[in-house]
Amino acid sequence: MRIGELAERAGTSTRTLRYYESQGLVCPGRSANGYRIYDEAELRVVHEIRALLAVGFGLDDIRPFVACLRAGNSSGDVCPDSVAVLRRKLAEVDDYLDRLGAVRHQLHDQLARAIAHREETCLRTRNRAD
Amino acid sequence: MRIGELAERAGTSTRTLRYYESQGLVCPGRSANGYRIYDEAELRVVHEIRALLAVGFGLDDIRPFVACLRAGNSSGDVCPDSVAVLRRKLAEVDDYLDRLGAVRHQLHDQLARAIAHREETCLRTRNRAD
DNA sequence: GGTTGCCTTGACGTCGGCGGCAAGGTTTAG
DNA sequence: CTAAACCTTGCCGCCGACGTCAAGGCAACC
Repeated sequence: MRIGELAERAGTSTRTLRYYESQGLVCPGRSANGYRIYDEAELRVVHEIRALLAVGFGLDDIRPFVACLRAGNSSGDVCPDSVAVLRRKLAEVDDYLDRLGAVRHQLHDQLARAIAHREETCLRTRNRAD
Repeated sequence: MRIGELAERAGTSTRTLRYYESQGLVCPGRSANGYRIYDEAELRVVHEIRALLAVGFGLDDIRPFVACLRAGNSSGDVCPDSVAVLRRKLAEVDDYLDRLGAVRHQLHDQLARAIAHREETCLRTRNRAD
């Protein structure tokens, strides 16, 4: 299969596939005229990449998962390196959730105070008008 | 006060202050030799900018808060435009928290399955070794 | 007058995951 | 014969909040 077909079947663009190749994530063969040739397994790989990207992984983090798939595993998750990345990412997400929760709290308070202040000012203005 | 002093007192860099100016967030006067001259109020403004940036606001979102401070309010939060931004940002954060929670859930499951799979494989391997 | 330390504008670099365009080669269909 | 539809490499653009020179002007002190 050539790059256009893979791109369509993977729901992405040829530009993206070439970019992944430049990053060492996919390594297609070449036909006589220089066209990239992908086998079916690469479709799986690209799907894995896309799924992990969607979760917020960077391409660097994804590399172990691809290697794991290439090693013949049914899932890219099961190799030690992948598990390590999963653990780290989970910790990062937990950390980010904490900080984002704090931010939410602060924004909530800030908004509440601003509204309270506005109502108070509004009342004073009305009283002056009386 | 010149730019170096303001930068130090605000805990940032001169480059940053010049950037804020290019974005219309601070507007210092000029002395005869062309040096930027800031008054004390600008320190307050820069602190406001930094605080909001730290919470995850973009410079565009911050503009109303600065305008509110400039209008003579004791807080940058109390003007209608600022409140609108606060509301929007709070909604954005809530949304992001939801999605990040879902991601956390998925990562957690993915990790659990990967570990379970590894233990199972390990058992099978041991059994074969028996 | 030389050095040091401020200040000025301007322009390019950073990070990541691509989009988009240019200039060309290949293959197929009409 | 030519147009269409693929493919190739290569390079610039994007976003945002700056960092980092570069080249030069101004002020103060010894």
